[in-house]
Order: sequence, then structure tokens, then C-alpha cells
Amino acid sequence: MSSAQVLNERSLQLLKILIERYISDGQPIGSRTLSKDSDLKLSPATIRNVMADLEDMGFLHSPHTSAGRIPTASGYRLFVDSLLTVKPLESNELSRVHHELSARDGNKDIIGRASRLLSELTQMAGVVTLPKRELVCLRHIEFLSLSNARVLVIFVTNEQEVHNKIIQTTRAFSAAELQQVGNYLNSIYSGHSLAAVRESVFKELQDDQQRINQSLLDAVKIAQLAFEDENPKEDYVLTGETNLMEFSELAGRDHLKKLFNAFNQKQDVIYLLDQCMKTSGVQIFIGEESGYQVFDQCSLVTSSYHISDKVVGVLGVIGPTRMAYEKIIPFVDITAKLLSAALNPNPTSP
Amino acid sequence: MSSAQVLNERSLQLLKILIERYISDGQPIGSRTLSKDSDLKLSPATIRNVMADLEDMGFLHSPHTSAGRIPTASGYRLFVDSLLTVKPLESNELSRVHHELSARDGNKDIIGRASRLLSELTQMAGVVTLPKRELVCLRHIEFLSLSNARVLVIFVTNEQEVHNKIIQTTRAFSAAELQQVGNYLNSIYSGHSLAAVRESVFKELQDDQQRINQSLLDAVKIAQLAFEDENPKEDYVLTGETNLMEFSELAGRDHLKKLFNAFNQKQDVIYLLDQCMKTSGVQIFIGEESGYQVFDQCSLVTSSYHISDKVVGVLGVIGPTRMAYEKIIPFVDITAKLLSAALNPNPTSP
DNA sequence: AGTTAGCACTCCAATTATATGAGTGCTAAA
DNA sequence: TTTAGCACTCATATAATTGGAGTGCTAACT
Repeated sequence: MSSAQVLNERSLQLLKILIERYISDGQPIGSRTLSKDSDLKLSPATIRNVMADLEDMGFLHSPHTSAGRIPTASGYRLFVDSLLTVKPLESNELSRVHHELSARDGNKDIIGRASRLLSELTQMAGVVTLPKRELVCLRHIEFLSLSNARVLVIFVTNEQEVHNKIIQTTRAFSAAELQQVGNYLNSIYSGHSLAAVRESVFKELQDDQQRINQSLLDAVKIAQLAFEDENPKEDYVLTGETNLMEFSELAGRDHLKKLFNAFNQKQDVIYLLDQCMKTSGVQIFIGEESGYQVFDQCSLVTSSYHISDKVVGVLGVIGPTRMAYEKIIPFVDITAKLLSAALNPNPTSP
Repeated sequence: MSSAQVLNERSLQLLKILIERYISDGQPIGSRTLSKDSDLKLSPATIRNVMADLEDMGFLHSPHTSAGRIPTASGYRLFVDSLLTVKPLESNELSRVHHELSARDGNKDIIGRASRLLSELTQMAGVVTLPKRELVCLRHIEFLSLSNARVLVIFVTNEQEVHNKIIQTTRAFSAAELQQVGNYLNSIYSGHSLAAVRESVFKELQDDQQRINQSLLDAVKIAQLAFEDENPKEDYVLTGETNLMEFSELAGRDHLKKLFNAFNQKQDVIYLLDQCMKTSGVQIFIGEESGYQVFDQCSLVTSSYHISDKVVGVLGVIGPTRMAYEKIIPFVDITAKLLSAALNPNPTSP
């Protein structure tokens, strides 16, 4: 009965133009505007018909009877998946990214720098997860004796991150003993991923314990405590949250508070970012797709980064659904690539 | 000509009641309300006269002709300095503080816990500075050789905080050499404040360098690099910022953004907190007194905390000027005391 | 069959009017 | 010195009015 319920070329064209226009203006787009904007020579009336169809199919939506149309989440989805024409980065932006992520000052706080980069260049919120501990390689481990049979464990990972942790041992160890333990563990495990170390230690303890002598047993026991999986909590660095206050669609007091609380609680955001880590390339959550009420008005554009071919983290941008995807997507993409490059030991070796 | 421009007992009484009432209600207080609230049997008209005087003296202020009066910063100042009757903490709050700041789990992130405590119990923002590095004592230092003549310095301070830093040395050092350097430095400097160490190292290098042998000279040179004063930047842990969004007086979008930016930039807040560190006991900045526009509507209640009798940091609460000072002040006070207690090595020793 | 002009209709947003009432300052009497 | 009385001010809330942007439908046009 109703006319074409089909997505022909023309409808898509119009949808694309509408969304682009909405993204740049932020106001509902009406048939008259769209008619002038497109070079298809169509009258507003025709466009109204098309728009009605697009609305039926769930790509558009009117805030009220006499406003124009705005894209729904599915509309955006269709847009980013098949309508989008990505824009290359401007040269000054590109050089900024290069400069900021160059390995020069020993990667000091490179995660933070990346996050700031993302937020400053997009004027939205930038987020970068810390490299997943499990997947990171051990470079060196060291023990320090404290009072009451406690031992301070210090270990350095691949990317020169230093971690530390206090463990409670069953008896006090002297500095010399700990030195030995350290030497032993370093000689065996240096270069292995933390997950591998944990696993290996576990196996060692399962095996017949008679086989190894007492001091090695001590070493393994200490190692077990050191790499015990107490809190595999991931974490991220978020910057530029305040930028989000500029966007009227997010600026309701309640909404803003919920959003910032979610950022502080971290768990929901971590869950989302974790999802993104599973797939390679740029991932996008648009509005309600995230499944969290709080992020209904937000989109998340992410890409994962890696160290020696293993994905160890994600970075991305959080902003209103109405964001300039055609610029954000390539930007996130290249940032992830350059961060990976900066973190990898020999970017130039074969 | 006008009547008593003097602060007699009655005016102060009324000012106190007005401020208390304003703090609890948040609305301008009129003469009628105040007349009923005070047990002085005075008619609204009389009270109007008194209020007019108080306004002349700068303690009150009308938002407009036909609203009641609200306190000015000087009004609040007079109130907290001489009118206030502090309320003791409720027992459940007290036990919460004790529990949260008990030294049980090795002071792990005790700064963060203190900050969360402050924000959760007050429903405002809590802030705790990290212990001032300079004043903190060295417990142990350790060196690790990296590639390209770089050395990773790891040192543990009094309160079992672990710090690390990468330095660039003039030549590569072997692990054994670094071991020696570490032993030497530990034997001499363990237990000294970082400032003292820096000073001593500096003196050592000034002295005739022939006097000491080569390996000791190396040690001192490395120590100099390690304790070089690159960035004496202080830092703090701020929590519960989002609570501030609940207060209508701070909730303007612009204002909120400026406030949160100030929190992120940190420098202004640090400057203020630094001021507070110079005086002992509870310090209060009310509104404009801070000198920063952004904090015009805010008050800051702080108290310093110490390690072995040296003030090393401050903690406090940031909220709207209209806050319940009579509860906040003792709360901040006790929190600072208990944090100090938790950080001090032997709380029970003589 | 697809496209377009015309028209009645809807609904928001902005403006203006209108009341309401809380609170003040002043004056004059107690 | 205190108080009652009164005219005045100003912010807030509510309603009434208007303008315009945009729609959906129908009927005519290609």
C-alpha cells in the first residue's frame, strides 16, 4: 500500500545528507532544508514522503509533530557502516599525533599522553585502557624485605612500567635469600608474559615437591604469592570529561551526574571497552547499543592497540551520538596504530 | 545618625541564627522567619533594623529588594570564627572513620581511602594531598640497569610508598656495580628525608673529589641524578566531585565546567592547599577569600596531617559556602588526626 | 506511478500580561 | 527603643497570545 518500503539509492542519499547536516547543525532537519541541501532536484513534498518511509523503517524520528527529523541509533548505524565517507586527518593534527606519541622521553606516561591527545583534538572525552597486565611481559623482578615477614615485590614489565605489591610470607626472609630468589626467578621467567609465569609457577607447585630443593621451593612459593591473581581489575585513563558538558544533549544535571559517576565507578566503561578489545579495527557503540542507559546519548569510538602482536588495550573517544564520525574514526584509528608503534620495542626491525 | 552600628550581643545572636537557618534551608531569610526562629521576643520590624545594620557592616546581603538576607563571606567568616558551636561526630560516622583509616591492610592507598571517606560522609568533594616528597624519609633504594646507559631507580619511603624514575647516566653500569652503589647509599642515607639526602649529596660533590675513590664518586653522581629536583610537583587525590553537582549554587553549566577544569588543572587547588599546610589546625577558606574566581561560591575546610611530627600534607573538603561547618570542621579535624596516626610508624611507642 | 503544489493542522518557543506574595524601608505612635 | 502600619519593589508563577516551522494528506500534474 504505502510506496516503496525499499532502501533505494535515493533514500540512502537523502539519509546521508540529513545525518551530515544534523551532525553539523544539531537541529532537527525538515523537508525544506533537505530539499535545498541535496542536489537531487526534489520538492519538499517528495522528500517528505521519503522521510516518512525512512521513519517507518526506524532510521529517523521526529521529536514532535512539527519539528524536522533526527537520526535514530539505527540511522547512525547504517550511516557509519555504509554511507560514511571518511575524511583524512588535517596535516597539523597528524603532526600533533606523531609528535605526542613519539617514543622520545622513554614512554613516560604515554598512556596519559594518548588520552589527552584524544580529548584535546576531538574536544570530547578521551579514554585509554592501561595495558592488560596478564599479557604483558616480565622484564625484571626484585624483592625487598619488610618487617613482619612481609616482602615488597617490585617488577618491571616490557614497557618499563614499574609495578609493586606487598605480600605476606610464611616466614621472614633475609635480604640475601630474597636476592637469590630474585636471581632465580629472573633467570627463568624474564621475557615471559605474566600469565605464562603464573601458569608455570602453578605447575611447578603441583609437581612432586621433593624433586626441587628447599630454596627453589621458597622461590616458587614467593613467586606464587607475587603473581597471585588478587585483583585482575583493569583500569583506564580518562581525560576531557568536562568537554562533554558543552553538549546540550548531555548537559542535563541529572544525566551529567550519572555519566560522571559511571566514569568514576569505571566498571561499566571497562566492560564496554573490554568488548571492543575482542575485535580488531575500529569499533563503534552508538547510543543505546551499549546497553547502558547512561550512555544512551553517547557514542564510543574505539580501536585496540597491541604490543608484539598481542592486543593489550583499547583507546577511544566518548562523545554525543551526534559526533563527526567521518573525522573521529580515522583519528582513533591512527592514534591506536601510533600508540602501538611507540610501545613496541623495535618498530623498525624486521 | 543611624542606630547602633555596633556588634552587640543581640546582633550577633541574630546573625548566628540567620546563618544557621540559611545553611539548613538554602533560602534567603526574612525578618518574619527570624523573629519566629529566635527566642528573643522581638518583632519583625525590630529585626529589620538589626538586619539593616548587619548589612551595612557587610555581614549580610540581599539578592534583591524583596528577598530576605543571606550571609556574605565576611558573615560566614565571623560565624565560623566566633559564633559557631561545633557538633561532635555521630558515633556511626566516627566508627566509620576509624575503620577506614585503620592501618590493617598495610596502608595500601590510604590516601585514596581518606579522600573517599571525606567525600562520602560529607556528600561533598574530598581532597587529600600526597605526602610531600621532600619531607618524606628514605627507607631503601635500589637500581636496575636498563639499555643505553639508563638506570631505573626504585626507592621506598617511610610509608611504604614505592617511587620510581628512569635516569640517564654517563656510562653503562653493570648490575654488580649498581648493587654496590645501592648498598652504599642505603647504608648512609636510609632514614634521612629526601631533602636531607639531596643536600648531603650536593655537599659531597662540592667537596674535593680526590678525597673519595672512584666507585664512591659514581655512587654519589648517580644519587644526584636520582634525587635531582626535576619536578617537585605536588599532587592530590580528589573524590566525589560529582557530589558538587547537587548544589544549585554551583550547578550552572559554565560554573561547573570551570570548577571541574580547575580540579583537573590542579595548580590552583594545589596553591590553596599549600597555603593551608603552613598553618596547623583546621583552616578555612570561604568563598571569595580564596582569591580565585572559580571558588567564589565554594568553601574549603582543611587540616594538615603529619609523619613523625613533620607536616607532610593536607586534607579537606570542598563544598558550597553554604555548608554545615559545625559538622564539617570537627570531621576534617579528626580525619586528619587519624590519618596522621595511621601513617606514623609506631603510634603506641613513647 | 512518481512527483508536486496547496492547504489545514499541530505543536513548540517566544513574548506579553497578570497576578501573587514575600519582604523591605520608612514613618509615626507606643 | 520598640513596634504597628503602609506603600512600594521585585521575583516567580501562571496563563494567554502569537508566530513560524514543519508535517500529512489530497488532488492535480507529468
